[in-house]
Amino acid sequence: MTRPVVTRFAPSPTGQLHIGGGRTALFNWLYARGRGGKFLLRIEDTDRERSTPENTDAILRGLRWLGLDWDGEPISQFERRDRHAQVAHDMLARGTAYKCFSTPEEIAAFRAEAEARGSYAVFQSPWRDADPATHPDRPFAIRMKAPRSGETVIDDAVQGVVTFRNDQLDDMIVLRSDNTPTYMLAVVVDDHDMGVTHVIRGDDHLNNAARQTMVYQAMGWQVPVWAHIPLIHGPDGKKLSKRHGATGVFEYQLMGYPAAGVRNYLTRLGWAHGDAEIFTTEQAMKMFDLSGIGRAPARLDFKKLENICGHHIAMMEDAALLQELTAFLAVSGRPALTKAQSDGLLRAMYCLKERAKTFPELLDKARFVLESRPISRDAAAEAALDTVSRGILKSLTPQLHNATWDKETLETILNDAAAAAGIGFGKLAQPLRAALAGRMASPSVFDMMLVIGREETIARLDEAAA
RNA sequence: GGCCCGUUCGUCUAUCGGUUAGGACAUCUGGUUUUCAACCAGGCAAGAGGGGUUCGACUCCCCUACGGGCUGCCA
Repeated sequence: MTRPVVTRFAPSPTGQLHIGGGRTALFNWLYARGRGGKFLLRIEDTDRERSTPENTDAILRGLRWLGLDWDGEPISQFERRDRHAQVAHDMLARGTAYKCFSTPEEIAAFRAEAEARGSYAVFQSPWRDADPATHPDRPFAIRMKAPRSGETVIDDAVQGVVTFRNDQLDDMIVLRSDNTPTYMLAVVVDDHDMGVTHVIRGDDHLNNAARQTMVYQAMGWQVPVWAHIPLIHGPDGKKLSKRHGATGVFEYQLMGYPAAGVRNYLTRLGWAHGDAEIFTTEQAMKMFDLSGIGRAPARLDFKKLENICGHHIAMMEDAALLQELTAFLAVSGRPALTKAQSDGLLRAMYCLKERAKTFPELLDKARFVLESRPISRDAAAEAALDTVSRGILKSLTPQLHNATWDKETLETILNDAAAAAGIGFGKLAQPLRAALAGRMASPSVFDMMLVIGREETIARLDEAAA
């Protein structure tokens, strides 16, 4: 009963990594990693029409960006089709499946007729108990011989005990007439072969779990622990769609959210552990459990995402921040930093990371250290540099030439200068900020002066005063 | 149509029969301040509706409403 935990994430490569899929992967990853278990990846690429290698790559990139690593190589479901077919034939041999010679046309006709009558009975193949001697010589599908009475019970770690009446479930096809496996069969076989102990997936699969349980039972395999988590909805409470904007993990990366923040936010979306809100991944792994997962769909809230990301940027090590920022620059198609710029950024990081929630915001506040003279100024900065202000700046530089370059001394000098000019410090800080940063939102003027140094400070003041 | 799941402040959620229903984000007010961000203090704000069970229900059961999922030789 205490098997080592094995979880998996099994995306279809029919598009990029969806934010909901990212969260499903995250939950699986947290659960496994928090228990010293394994987290596996399986690409459900049996739909040859819609699956592409590009999509697979995009999904792997998305997972890597989220910081989710997997054990071993990703498994291709398509490549395991022979094994799936073999299991279907095993079921045939065991008598838990049968050959069905009904054609898709016949089945469609049955459904159409049933619908016309206003009834919605499940299709019951006439071949279920047919004498093999009567089998025609034509292609057949293999159907599972599902129990027709009794019930199938799912003991779900999130949804609780869910009971299905067996007479509601039809004999699903496990192997198509072209010998390709259906999803219902493939998942079970793969999960079993991969040793998956806990299936954590979207609750759109809850109904499927009943039929899949039947396959496990038909093969005499141990049924995994199910955990069906609710889907993520858009801010308006509707199912997430393109119309909501950011549906892909990649888009979050492009918007400049730090991965640790997105991970934290996603972990909290639909899962809670008391009042825990801001936590590291290590803490999340320790706290995460299936019982903390909610049963109602959660809505995306960008305000909260931003808030959490702000905390994480502030918590991150300067070097790690620079590294992730550099990666952000690359994927978002922005110019890379020069050596001088990243050095400057590193020196300024202490006063930048406390005031940014996203990388674009951090970059914006970092312009004073990223730019070199002449400093470009926006309209507000230009307005702050009126004649009087220029005069004050000009009178400041001689004192700066001889000052000890530390915060205390600079504070004294600037405060005295403001007093001498008969203005409050705020009035002095404005033109200073305009001169040093070229914009009115920046770190403290003292921090900026310390970071860029005496020479550069004086040069910028001269430039602004001219 | 049938089956299944869900419903606590605007949002994410805590509560696992007894609480002034707690926290976080957002929002509002005041404070601090050198802009931005932040920070401090405080305010507003919730158990979908109706029946039960119980001394007592957000919590257990039933019904209704609303939302979602499944009902494929898609995954």
